[in-house]
Amino acid sequence: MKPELFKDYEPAKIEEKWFATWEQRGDFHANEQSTKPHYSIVIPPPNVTGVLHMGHALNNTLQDILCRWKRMSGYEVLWMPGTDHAGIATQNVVEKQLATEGKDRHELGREAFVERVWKWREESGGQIINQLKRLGASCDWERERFTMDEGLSEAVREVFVTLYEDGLIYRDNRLINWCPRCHTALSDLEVEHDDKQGSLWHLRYPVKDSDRYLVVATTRPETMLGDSAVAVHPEDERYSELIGKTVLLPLVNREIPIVADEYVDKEFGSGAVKITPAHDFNDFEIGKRHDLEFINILDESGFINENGGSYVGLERNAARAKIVADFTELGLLEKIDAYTNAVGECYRCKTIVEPYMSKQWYVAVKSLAAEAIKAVDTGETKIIPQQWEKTYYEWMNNIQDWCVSRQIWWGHRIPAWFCDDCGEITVSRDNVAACHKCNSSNVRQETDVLDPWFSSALWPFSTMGWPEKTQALEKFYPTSCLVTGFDILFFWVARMMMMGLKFRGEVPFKEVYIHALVRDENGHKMSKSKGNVIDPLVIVDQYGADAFRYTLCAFAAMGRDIKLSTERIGGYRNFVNKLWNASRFALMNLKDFEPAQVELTDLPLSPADQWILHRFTYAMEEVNQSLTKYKFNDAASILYSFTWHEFCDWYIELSKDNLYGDDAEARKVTQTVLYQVLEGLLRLLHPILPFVTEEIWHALPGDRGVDSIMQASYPTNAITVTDTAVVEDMERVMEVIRAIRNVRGELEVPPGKKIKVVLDCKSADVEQAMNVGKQYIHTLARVEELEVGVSVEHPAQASTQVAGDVEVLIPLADLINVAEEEARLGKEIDKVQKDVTFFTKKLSNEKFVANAPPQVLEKDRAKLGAAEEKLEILEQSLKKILTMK
RNA sequence: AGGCACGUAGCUCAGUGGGAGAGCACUUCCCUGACACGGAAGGGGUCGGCGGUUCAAUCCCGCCCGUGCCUACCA
Repeated sequence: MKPELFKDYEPAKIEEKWFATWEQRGDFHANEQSTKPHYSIVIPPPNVTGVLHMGHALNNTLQDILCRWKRMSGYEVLWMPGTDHAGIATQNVVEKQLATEGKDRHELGREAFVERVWKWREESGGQIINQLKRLGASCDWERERFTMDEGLSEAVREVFVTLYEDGLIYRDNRLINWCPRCHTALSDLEVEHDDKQGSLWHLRYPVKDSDRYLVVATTRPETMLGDSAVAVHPEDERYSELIGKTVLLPLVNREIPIVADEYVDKEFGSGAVKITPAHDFNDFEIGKRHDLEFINILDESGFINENGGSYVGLERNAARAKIVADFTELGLLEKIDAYTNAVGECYRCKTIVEPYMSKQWYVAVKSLAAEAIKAVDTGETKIIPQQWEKTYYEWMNNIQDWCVSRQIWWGHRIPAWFCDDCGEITVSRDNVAACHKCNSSNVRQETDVLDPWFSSALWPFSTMGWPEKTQALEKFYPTSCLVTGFDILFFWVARMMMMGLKFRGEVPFKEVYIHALVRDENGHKMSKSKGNVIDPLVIVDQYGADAFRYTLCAFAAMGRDIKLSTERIGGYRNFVNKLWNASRFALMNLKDFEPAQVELTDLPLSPADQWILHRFTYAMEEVNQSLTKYKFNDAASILYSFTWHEFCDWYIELSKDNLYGDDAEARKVTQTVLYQVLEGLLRLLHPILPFVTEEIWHALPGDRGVDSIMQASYPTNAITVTDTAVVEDMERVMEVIRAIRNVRGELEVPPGKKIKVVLDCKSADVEQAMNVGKQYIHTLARVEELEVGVSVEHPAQASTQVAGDVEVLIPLADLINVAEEEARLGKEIDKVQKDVTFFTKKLSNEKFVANAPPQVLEKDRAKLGAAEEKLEILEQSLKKILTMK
């Protein structure tokens, strides 16, 4: 029973139905025992706390297009879905929940809290998965993974222990980025720098045993409590005699040395710098060089600790205000300048981070990075577009050791046990009950968890069952492609490369396609806090998933920014509707048609049939090529213009005479071509428009042997061979039709009015072509009387247009306005005159004639000839017209 | 500060070493039996500025102006 297509395309009616069918039937399931070549993609796992935004929509639409295309192209496709546990973000969500109950996580205790997080995840986590399904994402949903799953956690532990055993994981006490709100260390990448309007305070530090002051400039006056030196440049003669002396640190009355260090810029401020080794990355280095004291003045929440003397207990901003006030009172504040500098913020909560001394776990990444660099160098992994390789190298070459420990509760707990007796650390795959050194049972596990990116780095193989040796790994690793935005090139792509190479000995993916980011009108990322988001699900409701997908596909090529306009989405909604209605037209005319296994070559194909088949072949080749090169926008635009401007605007119109006519055989042939082209077109469009193509495909007559269009093959061969000469003649006929329409339009001949047309052909061949296409001209140009010949007699008074080798004459008797014809000709002559001038000039340039390749010359000469001829005809015509006035 | 992009029709953006493209918007005409979410015909751009390479530059190179992003230890 074939479904009928209702009159207007209404996406909501079919999208839900088809997705449910596909999923229930297991159409997306990847079979690891398949003998087909594999194509695999792992999804960039969205945060389990996340809701679908434009970035996800774009990212996953592109992946889905690739997967559906490859699936139809004969590959066994695995698109591996899942979510990321997103340590801080998830912990924050549950902490907020607790807060509404008037509790905090410390009351619950770690175990209960983690349990609570799991409960949250069961109940409301991962809603983004269902949102992805609304877009039509053809992931193998049966395989959905979560980074905290048992298997993935085992992978994390295996990797951590191996890296530790290989000496690539170590602990160290150094300055890290600390979020005083999240109470955890952050990696360098997790700190966002944002220019902030601030002040530069100039403070006077009295030099001991002198009446001199040393003026130091700082953006963070509160850190002076932890100063342990003042530094000047060794060659700064202003201060040379002070080097080695001391200053008396105001407010705390600590005597600190004046040291010389090349780091100091003589030109900046006063040329003297306060040194706070425990609270500034540069000062930390200077402190080490000069063996200074490291005085930590803050606690984990950013309050002044007991080292801050009378300022103890003050929050860092309050401490700043008080210290500035106190300096002012003492007459030690020289001045305050307005100053802009980049302040580091926590990427999760936007709190200003503190450089903070603490003991953390690090991965030594240099050797891992070297392999990852090599893999891109040798082309084992290709980054597309290639310009991103530079960025990748840049970062990889300057990579710093990766701080992987986080002081939160939600995440993979580090498998290290401290011995309270001998102080030894035991790192182990299995839980530890006794110290491996002294065998004491007095051991306790590290409380820190790992950076979620640590588990994400394993995603391409951990999701396939590693460290077990699974068939999935065997079949689908390395993955074929990774599709992602450039914003996580460092966070994720680079780290997956390192881990994949280290633990699988093979790159995790053969190609990385980096797409644009969806930004707001100011070029910033869309974010809820800015209120500039467009909700993809609202778009899907309004325009349908297919139209939305088409829009994203067409936008995919745009450099780095995508500005979504709903107008444009509306345009593609219209496109889907156009396809829908063209299909309705076809179905109306295929009611008595049963597709049989006919070879089109056996049928008497009309010129229009050959033409559309030829154009189909072209579009098909272009689309396949575009997708191979990740040129999604090209694929979208080729299919758009083929569907609308060739299939609908021309072929359907050209087919009507046969479909409505009395010639049963001609009708049958046209039906066959109409059916085959539409059916092939639906397959070509399916990766971008999965829903509507499936619906129409099922409404088509006949049985195509598979349950879904997604199991049909993607067109890679011409439907049939076409005769180039016939196609070219058809295009000539179309040009003549356009010429007649042009005159009709410009002279405002009413569309309903039938006219007489004379075609004066340059040669018998052209005449033959016109005679073959006569009927098309009659119908599409609304011509009643058509005279065709070589050197035929011209009507006494006629409007003249030139279409290639055909002079198109329309007797003015039938028309109205001589003045309008004069104007039209004038306009046309101007255009052609420009061409003539252009090519005459070009071809009279001796250097051009001497140097240009012969083909170019030949082409230009032909163009000049044609233009001159056309000009001549039009001018003669104009002369005649003028005599009539 | 360095790096990477971008600046093309009113708007959003494709594109190429050989006479400038799309969608939307705009103008004129049409509710012709798939579609007014439609049809037909039009108008509109010294391809940011200035130089250079070339027979030929919107495209390659240099400089400048403007915009954006990323990285960076100027307190």
